[in-house]
Amino acid sequence: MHWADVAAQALAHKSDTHVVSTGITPSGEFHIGHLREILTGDMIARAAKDAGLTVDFVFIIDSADPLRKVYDFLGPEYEQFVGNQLGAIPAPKEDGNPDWERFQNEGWTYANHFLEPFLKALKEIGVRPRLIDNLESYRNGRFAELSKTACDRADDIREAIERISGRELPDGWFPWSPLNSRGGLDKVRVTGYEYPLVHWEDEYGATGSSDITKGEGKLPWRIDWPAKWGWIGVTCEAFGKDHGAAGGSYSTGREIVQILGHEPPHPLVYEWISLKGQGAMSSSAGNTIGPIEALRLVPPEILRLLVAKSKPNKAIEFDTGMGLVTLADEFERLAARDFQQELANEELSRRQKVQVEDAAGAMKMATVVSGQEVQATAVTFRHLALLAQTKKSDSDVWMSLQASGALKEITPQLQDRLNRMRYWIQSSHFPNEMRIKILTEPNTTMLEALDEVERRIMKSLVVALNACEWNATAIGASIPQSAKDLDESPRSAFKVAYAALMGTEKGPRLAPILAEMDREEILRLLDACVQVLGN
RNA sequence: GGGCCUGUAGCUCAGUCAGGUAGAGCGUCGGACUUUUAAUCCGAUGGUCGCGGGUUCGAACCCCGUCAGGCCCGCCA
Repeated sequence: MHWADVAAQALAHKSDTHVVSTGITPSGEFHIGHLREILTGDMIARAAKDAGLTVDFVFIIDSADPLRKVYDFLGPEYEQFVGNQLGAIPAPKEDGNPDWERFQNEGWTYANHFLEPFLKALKEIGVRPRLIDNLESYRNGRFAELSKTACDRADDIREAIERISGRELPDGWFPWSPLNSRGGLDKVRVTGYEYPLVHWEDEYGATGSSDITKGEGKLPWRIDWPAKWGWIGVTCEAFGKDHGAAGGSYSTGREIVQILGHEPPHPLVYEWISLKGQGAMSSSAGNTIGPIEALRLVPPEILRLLVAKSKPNKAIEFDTGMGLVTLADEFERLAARDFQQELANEELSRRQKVQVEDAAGAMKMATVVSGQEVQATAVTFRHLALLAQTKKSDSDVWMSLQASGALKEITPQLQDRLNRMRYWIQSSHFPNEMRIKILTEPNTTMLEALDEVERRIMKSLVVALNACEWNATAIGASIPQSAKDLDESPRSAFKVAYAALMGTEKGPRLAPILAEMDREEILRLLDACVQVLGN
């Protein structure tokens, strides 16, 4: 059974209606790591719906969280906002400094700025959660009741956190962080509590009272999370392994939520996604790839497959080079399979059956529109990469595919894939080993490995190419002819040509590539090859 | 110090919850095709299941220990 179905089954044992929740702090640019958070939730929700449950899938935007520091991508003017809530400060402009104008005129915040492209990507990927803005929820009094309970039972909560996390809370600790005189959550001390007011004084010498029913502050993180479970009624949440450790925020949360009078949600801990060869992704290290950027390279189904095929507790390495080719080709293979038919085979062992079921489950989760069949395009990524490099115009690509019988009609899906492929080829992510390259200097090693016959063909080939017209058809005829002239198989002519021009044993169709190249340069290279052999 | 996750074929992983003859894909090798789309098709190859003990008729799976890698325990998914 697919992991999402296993989770759905666990939920079904508890109740018929569920709220599956996800949440992200919009503190900087989103990356594909964040996609795992939301896709994991989406897949559980989808599986639960398929199992006949009523499911509300929500995405909580943690806009009430404070800006922790002036990140590298922010200008120095952000110093004044450290400690202030992300949904209450201006967004950065191109130069990294605050865009006051949009903030004042449209209320365009820091949180909005980073969230918007992510939401756009989600739409494309087929994830449609109900959005809950956390800061707004505080301001609208959604947290009021639970905040009161938290403040009333401050000692119980304090005890729970200290016991479970094993760390000691400071003396003035209180389960409510009031906003100080400058709108920040730091540099402020609670001096008293009389519902609904929490009295405070800050390091700027100001004092005041924060109304906990109006969002004039927020619950500290370890209480904020269980409080959300409470008022939203969350019954299932997937979260990163950082929250899942013993003594981490889930283990304190599950106890705190009970103090607040609710049940903890069904947890699902997932591993992180790293960028191949660069460790965990982090915005400050700059080794991120955003969902938008990823979508320019591959279609959404393939991105979904990446998350769907790995069990949540497996770390995923996202590789924008060869790994992407493998992943995309795997997608094509899976799409072409008939799982129903495979499962009908009685001879399958239990083990093999599980594998087929998991593959089928992963593909079900990979579709952008739930329930829709994925169609195989019949063209592998690898193949398309070749064609996209050798054919300048799209229609040439389609003609070539139709000529070989691989393709009957050009679907919008294929056109879309070709567009992304062309973008990928231009980008720095495209792997070198996939890049078609004609040598500029002879590859001596390859040439010296040629035998007597092949050396003769080499000379014949040079003569033939010198004589022929410089277009794909003529070149395509000349290469094999150069071998036929010597009563050798056409194949050996290609072997020689690859050795001379690309330094490889085999390769992509040569004629169209050569036709696109400068004739003189190719001829010069071939002459140089003959020179090498002459010695 | 406490805890979590991972370790199975060259690579990526399934199988561990409910113990019953080691599984898939990729790769590699071989063959078919031969004016070749690094294509396609067919076939083969491949593992002391990290290591050591224990329980059992039987252990990749359960228990104990141990090694290695990653991570968490001051709000990075």
